[in-house]
Amino acid sequence: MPPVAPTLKDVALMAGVSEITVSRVVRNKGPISSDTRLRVTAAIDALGYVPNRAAGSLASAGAPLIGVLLPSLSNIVFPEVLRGIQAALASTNYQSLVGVTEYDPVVEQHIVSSLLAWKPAALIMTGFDHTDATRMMLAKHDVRVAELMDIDAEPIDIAVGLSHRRAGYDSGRHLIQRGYRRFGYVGHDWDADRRARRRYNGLCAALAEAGLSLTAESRSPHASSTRAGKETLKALLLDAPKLDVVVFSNDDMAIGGFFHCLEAGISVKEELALFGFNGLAIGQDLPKPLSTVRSNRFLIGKTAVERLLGAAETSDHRRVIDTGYEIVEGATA
Amino acid sequence: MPPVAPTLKDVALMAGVSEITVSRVVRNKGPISSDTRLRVTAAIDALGYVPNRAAGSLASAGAPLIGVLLPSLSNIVFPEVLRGIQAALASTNYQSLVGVTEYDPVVEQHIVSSLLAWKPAALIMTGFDHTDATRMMLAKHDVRVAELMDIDAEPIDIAVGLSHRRAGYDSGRHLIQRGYRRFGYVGHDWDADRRARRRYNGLCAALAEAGLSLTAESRSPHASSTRAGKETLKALLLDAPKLDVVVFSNDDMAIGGFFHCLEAGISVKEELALFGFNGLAIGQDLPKPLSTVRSNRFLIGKTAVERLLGAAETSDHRRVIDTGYEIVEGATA
DNA sequence: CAGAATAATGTTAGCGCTGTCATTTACGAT
DNA sequence: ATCGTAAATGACAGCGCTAACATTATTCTG
Repeated sequence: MPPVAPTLKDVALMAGVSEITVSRVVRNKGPISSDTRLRVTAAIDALGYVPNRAAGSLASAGAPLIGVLLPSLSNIVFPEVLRGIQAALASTNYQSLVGVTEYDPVVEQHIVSSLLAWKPAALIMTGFDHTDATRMMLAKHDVRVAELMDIDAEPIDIAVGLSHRRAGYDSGRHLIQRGYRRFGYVGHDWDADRRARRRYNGLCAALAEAGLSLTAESRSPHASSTRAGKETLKALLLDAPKLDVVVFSNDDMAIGGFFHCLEAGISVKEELALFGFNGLAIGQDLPKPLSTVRSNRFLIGKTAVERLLGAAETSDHRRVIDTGYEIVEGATA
Repeated sequence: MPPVAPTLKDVALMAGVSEITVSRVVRNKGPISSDTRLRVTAAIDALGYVPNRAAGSLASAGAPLIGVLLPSLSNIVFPEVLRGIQAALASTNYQSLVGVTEYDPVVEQHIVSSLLAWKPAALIMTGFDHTDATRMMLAKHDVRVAELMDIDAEPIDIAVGLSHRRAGYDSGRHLIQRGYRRFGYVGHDWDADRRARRRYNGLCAALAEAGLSLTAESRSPHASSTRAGKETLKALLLDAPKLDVVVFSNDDMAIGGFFHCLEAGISVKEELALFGFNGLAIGQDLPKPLSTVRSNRFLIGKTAVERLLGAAETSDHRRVIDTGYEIVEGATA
């Protein structure tokens, strides 16, 4: 059997109706008598007809696609956002075209350009850091745009996420309130991850407000990882004065820090408190649940899709959607 | 400015050539004088022309797309495979359409059907577990298919991965050789994750061969997670006779087991050895690096794409590509 | 410099579908 | 019966691009 896919015409012929009628049945659009609908669906099943979406998009100018640009897949955070996106997409007939930018705005620009070639209904991006060319393309092509994770700047279209500055600030307030005074900071490459820097700034602001400042800090030049957290904390403690608490740029780093303490025989919280960011599941399964801030990654992805696709339905037309965060008390700070 | 995207015609008009010539320049196909090429590219830049891929696919029957079906995004393993896929795709002009099956063959079937509507060049799926309807669709539409992770069955087209049965078997042999005799097993839901079961079977075969058998085993009904590993090991140790070593269904579970030992004051390896599967980065950063088997997830994804797209180039036409695995000695077994 | 090859460009005809605007049919209300 | 309205269906053009086949310049060969 030469695999030649049946088209609308074949179905129409078999059902004894016109092509447009089949098209209407398929798309569930316009009035169709239950009799014809039955005959058409029977023909569709018999032939194993699958509509050609390229043709459909061409004819109707716009594809049931959402372009998704993620900065990285190495960290579980972005797959979780993607999971939220997929979950929301599952009940629609939209599909996701996924690209990975590796935190590089120029790579992002190339991906945006090739995604736009499909005339997607919307693009989901991360952060506010785009090249001018990217912004221009986005303006020209009439496409919805969601910028995820962060809400600390003015979005192109909509932003869904949390204020990292405030999260950092609140982390600081929280720890100060709990009596910590001698703060250390362990971070990772923040040229790539701008949000980590925003949290850092918020933290410093909270400290300053209380007449405090970081006693010691160290930043790994690499991406965040357990390894980097472990080694950077080790380095920090080598030549640092005594600290009460170390704030990490995220949970991965903090978990690494926790492991270092285990190895070095440092009693976590009693001797040195640890604080992370993200609220990853694994952090809560450590022998002492990690004290951290829960960012709602799944919710961010899910909300973005709902906002992008359901715009008309809701009366809520905010351009900035705050998915919030919660401080997770844990047992490490 | 009403955002009306320029088409081939606009570019052709501006450059003073025919549409097909512009098309040839864009696709870098056929002979073009350097003079026209220059004029055309200038016009393209000036107009900000972006080719409409829906039209292209329609005209040429087939889109530069790869459909990717992943069972889950909750576990870092599949994002890592996706990372490999994206890495290989980056140097091509193919893009990935991603869907998540949640380990359900019926969901998979729906996704396959909607992916095929785009006439992708290839589909990347996980495992060999598909509905009859899925197999039929795949046979009808002439599309390359890669089944990833596992090579323990006959693929539809090509399979890329490792023998989980052998990996389980070798784990058993390895541990027996190191003197372990009283084996425990801690697993997760293997109705969904068939590969975990294959490893289990391999392990049992190795034990049987040595005249041994599992002394105790316990399986969580849930998906694998640190939490599940922790709790299931705890449960296992409650009513089990004394064990030398516990083999976990994967690293997530094993790391949970490690945490349980920390909490319960069980000295890992001296009192109870632990063994995982996957070789996740975080496992190697534990205070004692986890003894495990490294599956090469990134390589699997990357290889699959290379094989699917580069078929003609290489003389290597194996249908089953073994990306292998390595036992990671670690310090927990 | 004829004749053949090759390079460079163009013409034509769709790909499979949907938007738009008819047209036909069914069914009450008058 | 007669009209009006709504329900159901259809004809046709065209979305933007490319395969396949011309056609026209250019270069090479002996």
